[in-house]
Amino acid sequence: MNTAGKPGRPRAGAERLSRDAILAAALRIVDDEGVEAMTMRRLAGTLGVNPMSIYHHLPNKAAVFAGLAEVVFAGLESVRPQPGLSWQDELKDAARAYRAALRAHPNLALQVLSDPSAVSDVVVVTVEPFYRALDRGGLAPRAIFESVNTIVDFVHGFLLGELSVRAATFDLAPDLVDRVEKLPDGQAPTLTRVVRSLGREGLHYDFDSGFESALTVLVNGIESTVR
Amino acid sequence: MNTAGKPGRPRAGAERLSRDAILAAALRIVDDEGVEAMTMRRLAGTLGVNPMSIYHHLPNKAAVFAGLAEVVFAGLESVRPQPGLSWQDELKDAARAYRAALRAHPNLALQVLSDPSAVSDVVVVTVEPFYRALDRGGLAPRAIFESVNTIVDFVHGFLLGELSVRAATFDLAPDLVDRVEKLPDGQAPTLTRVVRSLGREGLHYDFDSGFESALTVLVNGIESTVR
DNA sequence: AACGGAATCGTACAACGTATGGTTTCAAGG
DNA sequence: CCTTGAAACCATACGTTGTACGATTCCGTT
Repeated sequence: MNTAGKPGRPRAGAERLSRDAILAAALRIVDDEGVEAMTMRRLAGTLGVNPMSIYHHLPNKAAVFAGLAEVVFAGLESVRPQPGLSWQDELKDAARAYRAALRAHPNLALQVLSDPSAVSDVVVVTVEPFYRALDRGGLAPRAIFESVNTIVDFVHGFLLGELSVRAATFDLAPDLVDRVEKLPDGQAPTLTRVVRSLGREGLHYDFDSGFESALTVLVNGIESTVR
Repeated sequence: MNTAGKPGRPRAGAERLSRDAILAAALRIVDDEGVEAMTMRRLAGTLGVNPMSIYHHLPNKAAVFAGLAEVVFAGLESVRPQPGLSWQDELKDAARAYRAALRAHPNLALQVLSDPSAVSDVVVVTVEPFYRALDRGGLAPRAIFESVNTIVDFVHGFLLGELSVRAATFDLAPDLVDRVEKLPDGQAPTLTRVVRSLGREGLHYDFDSGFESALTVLVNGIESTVR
């Protein structure tokens, strides 16, 4: 029927909607205000468009996030291994680049990590640098496969903690101290003793150095399985 | 005003609502049908109660999930370290118990991992076994702290992959092979070569053995930082 | 010039979390 | 026993969400 005004197709010629334009706007919303702010109505609003118009370019909201997932990993494609590095350092660099790529869009990364079903086929190439480094290290195929799983899983878990804490804007160290002090006596004796011996300053935690020391542990562990 | 029937308080004496009963019902819904099925209306429905009645026992939906988070970790409290184990094996056991506790409620675990803000103060005690094992290993407090972070982060990442894959019901190995074969030539040469050399059978992946081999890598890595 | 498909919009629906405020029951005090 | 106030429960309602449906208009092709 269409009793009211003129619905039709107002955005004449010049500026039509496109999948890329939609994803760009969606990414901006997610980066600026978080995933829960990214509603179809809000997205359409920033595009100056009716909510339903989006569905002509993307089938549903999940597809929007799936499209964004590609963007997160896109930054990894251009990374090339530094020449002259040991395979161990090349492996560490791969992990650093992987972490950096996901940290570029923290809100989105958290979403992607929590719901990997959105990850498209293209994304598997992001593990190539890991395979390359370990292949240079002379590991057997099976060992390469498992080592990559181990280190990638670690990075995922690390990012989960890192990004959640950032999102919640609370600091790890004082938080941990306070929580431990609140515990009933004898609940966690070793934890209590270790945390106390470190003190509030000694516990000061830096995600960057935490990541580095974990990398060292992992690479040493992988090395030890070769020998 | 209350124009319609008799609202009041029908559930006479015998069976009143309680926080525990609500959480038990919520856990069943999450376990059976996933987190997105756990709506306040659905929860009230299974309890034979008006949705708003729940709010008398729990302030909001987030509090329901926070309450459930405690349940996930509750299974860990009773775990006692086996006597006669090396500190390395004790550490592995701690990781195994941690993984097992979260796997007991996969849907809920995925939710908790993705949104750790729901985790209450009580949960910090769950890392005590890790601290205990590493303390026995003679590590310095700072090294204990960082090693625990490393191993716990790994387990989180591992669970993320394990539980998401299970939720999506697709098998890792054939999926990976197919994805790799679909890649444009030269996109990921090492990955392609390694995956091909393993073949579809050699790639058969078992989460249990994958977890074990990762644990070996991690423990070896931690050991190597001590020496 | 006419036509057909693609893009857009207006409206509408079911489901969600929960604020508000009414009604009933129970436990305790007189 | 009766009264009373708090606690538990319910009905209604509001705003917001994703998106199905159908009508409308534009544009490239014939």
